[in-house]
Amino acid sequence: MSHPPELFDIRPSAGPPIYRQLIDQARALIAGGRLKPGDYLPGVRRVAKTADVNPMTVSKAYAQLEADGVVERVPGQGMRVQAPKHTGSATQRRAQFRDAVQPAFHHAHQLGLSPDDIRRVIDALLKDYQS
Amino acid sequence: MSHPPELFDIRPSAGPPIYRQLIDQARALIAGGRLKPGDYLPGVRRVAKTADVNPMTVSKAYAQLEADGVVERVPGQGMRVQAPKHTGSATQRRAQFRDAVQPAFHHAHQLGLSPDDIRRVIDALLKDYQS
DNA sequence: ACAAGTGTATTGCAAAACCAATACACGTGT
DNA sequence: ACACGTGTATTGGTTTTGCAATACACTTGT
Repeated sequence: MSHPPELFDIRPSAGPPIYRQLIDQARALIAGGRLKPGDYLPGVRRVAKTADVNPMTVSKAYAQLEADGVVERVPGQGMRVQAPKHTGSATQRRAQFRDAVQPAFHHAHQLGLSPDDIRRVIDALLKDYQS
Repeated sequence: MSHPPELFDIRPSAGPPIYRQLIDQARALIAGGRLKPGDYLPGVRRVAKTADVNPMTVSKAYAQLEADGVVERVPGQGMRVQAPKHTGSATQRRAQFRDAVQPAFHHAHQLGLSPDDIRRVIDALLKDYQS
């Protein structure tokens, strides 16, 4: 009987608050393909037990993920990973992405990075990008 | 006598805390070239007066900017904008930039953008990128 | 020396963030 | 009906954050 390795690795008061660690790790697991649409997040009590935190804390994190459209609440079942929404036109979605990267470019400017430097980093990231 | 238009536009308790608005706006002004290295930030009391906040709140923001190496304290004069430090190796600075863009890529994934979509946005941003 | 200009250490306090204990509502399966 | 599985509303308390009032140290110019 091999328990699946615990999905979450929570370190209470190691910098980010617990609920934020849960949210970030869940998003990372989904983005990384470790959790696919249709899969379920581990139940709140299970996470609470293994990570030694309060079920409510986990619930709050799950509720936030639901509000963000990352996950869907299925009564009596649990929290199911949503398929990406793809809402809005392609142009709108690109605009949304542009707004998300913009600050990083300011940062790059401060760092004195050249356009080529930027391209190099972007290309490296795109290599690991599973669409 | 034309007062220069107030640099900061502060909205107390409109989302981000005051000190964070100050920090972000100062960085944006510098990144945008509105403030150049050698220029001085407006004095703490001046900002406090026009933005109707406490001088200490401004000072805290300024102290943070100094700790980040964005600005330099000149005794008796004020806070002078630093020339970009370009500290660390090129590799380290690229790594720093990578960490800054990483979240945006997660976002892109959620949006269902293709690598080509991403490239398109990046290329557009690079066009306006003055190094 | 003095006045006027910098930024700031200290302290106190109010608000918000964070989390946990309890009790609960609801759905599923027997 | 009952037992067991979901997630959650409510409440209360502890900790952290955000901000301001005061008093202070220091530099410049007269």
